[in-house]
Amino acid sequence: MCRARAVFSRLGELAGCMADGNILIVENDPEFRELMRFNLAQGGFEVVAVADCLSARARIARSVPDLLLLDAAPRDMTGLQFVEALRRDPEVRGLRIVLMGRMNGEERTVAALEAGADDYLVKPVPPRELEARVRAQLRRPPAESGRDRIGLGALSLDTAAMILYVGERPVRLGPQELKLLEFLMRNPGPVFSRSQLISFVWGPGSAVGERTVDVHVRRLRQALGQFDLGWMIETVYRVGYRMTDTPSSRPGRPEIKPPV
Amino acid sequence: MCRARAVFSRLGELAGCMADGNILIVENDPEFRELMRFNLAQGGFEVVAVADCLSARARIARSVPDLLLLDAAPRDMTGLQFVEALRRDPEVRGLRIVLMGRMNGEERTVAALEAGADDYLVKPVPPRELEARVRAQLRRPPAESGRDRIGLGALSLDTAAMILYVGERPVRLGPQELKLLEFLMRNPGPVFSRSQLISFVWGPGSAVGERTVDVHVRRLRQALGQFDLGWMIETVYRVGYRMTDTPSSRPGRPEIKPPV
DNA sequence: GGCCGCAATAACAACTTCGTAACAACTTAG
DNA sequence: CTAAGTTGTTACGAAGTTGTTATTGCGGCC
Repeated sequence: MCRARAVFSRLGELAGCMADGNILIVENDPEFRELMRFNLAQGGFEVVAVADCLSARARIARSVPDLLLLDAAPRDMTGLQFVEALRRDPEVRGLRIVLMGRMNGEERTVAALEAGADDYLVKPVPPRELEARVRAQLRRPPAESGRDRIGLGALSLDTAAMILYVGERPVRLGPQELKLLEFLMRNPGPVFSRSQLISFVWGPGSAVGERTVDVHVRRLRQALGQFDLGWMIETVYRVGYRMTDTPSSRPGRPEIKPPV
Repeated sequence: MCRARAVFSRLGELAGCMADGNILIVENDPEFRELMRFNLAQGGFEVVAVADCLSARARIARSVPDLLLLDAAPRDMTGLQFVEALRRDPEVRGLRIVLMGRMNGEERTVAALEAGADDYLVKPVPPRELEARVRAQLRRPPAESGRDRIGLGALSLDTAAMILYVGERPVRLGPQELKLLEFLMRNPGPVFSRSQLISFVWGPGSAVGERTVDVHVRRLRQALGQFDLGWMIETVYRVGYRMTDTPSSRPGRPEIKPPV
């Protein structure tokens, strides 16, 4: 499914039903607003433009865009406050936010980034640079607490309530195990080394031993094993672990043949 | 332990056992390099600084940092080429890269971002802004591990997941066998001698016997033979092995089937 | 057809890596 | 303040992988 999307996005917008990404623009000035909307739409994005943060909030509540392009000084609320409010809301915490301001200077930039914005641009932004920066943001996964519920196979993880459901049955897990499971469920497929998992789950630069991952994986498998789902976390010898929703056969070479 | 952690992080880096993240700086100018290294280390990061891309490449091969801070015009290679090279390598494709250049202007920025950089800054960068931008990058998960699949005939190798798909069936293989198969699938057609295969797959200067290749080829054929695909690795008498996606026209070729 | 040499196969041993259990330290709840 | 729960570490046994070697089978050449 993700692959199909990638193919489509490479082809550019196709019949308007598939775009490189959904962008919500918040810009007070009607002229700028229309200019940016047009340029980005031309670049293959699906763009919606509104004039103020309240309209943006309403629209986000209805459907979360892939990226929010926000004027730093819109009419009704200062952009920074809006960013902070969005970052507090677990529902949209993962949203990519690019702030734009008329003021240059270190102070503004630092304030914007520390408020939680992913990038800060000084207006006027050249159209091509704007598009390039938007694409750079969209290359990265939003992740990190996007939706409240992530599903994989029979598993359904409610990140807000910190509860894992297997079918309809709730399963209680420790916070750390939940974080590990959340990461794995958000990134099913690829293999992650122990150091990668430590970096992503425990935080970069964390000083925990690599065997700790083994133990937590065991605890997860133990919890999942109650429902015969322990196979969903696979061990890749000498590399690490991976999450999967389809069991893989292991036609290895442990065959026993009687001697001649 | 956790109390120790809190103390360490409050004190900043101490004995390098706990940091906000690992940063690798590539900067030609020794003065700038030391300045940035000091400022970021002061900010709680674990920083390593080198002068050129080759040193950086060697260090990344040893351990992948959380973020790469790259001078756009280092001595031995242009920064853009280095970024493109890193983005092509599936091993480090997810690495966060921030480019820095002395030149301002839309062209440079667009080129940097399109090459695959996550951000482009114009030097001199105020220390606080640099730290804020680095933190903004590190807030996002790197992920997006290169999920490229190499296809050949009915075979499809997911290098990120380290899984071979035969049709839709996932098949698990050992790391070494996977490396051999990956090399063969990437270079279908030509014949490779055993010493060549050892050099490419095991690494140059590896001291493994030539018969070892035979054994691994057998193990691959055995795994493929489950699906009657053992013929895809052909033996060329007195020369070596070659991969093919079309059955050989040579008569009298026996099918390899695994026991049981 | 017979000989020489190479490749295929099987079995093996050594090594590394992983799973498991017990334990200690810390945090949180009551 | 006590007790329960969670988390990270360590040690040991189990499992898997990998390279080598010995034996068998096949191919090519005279």
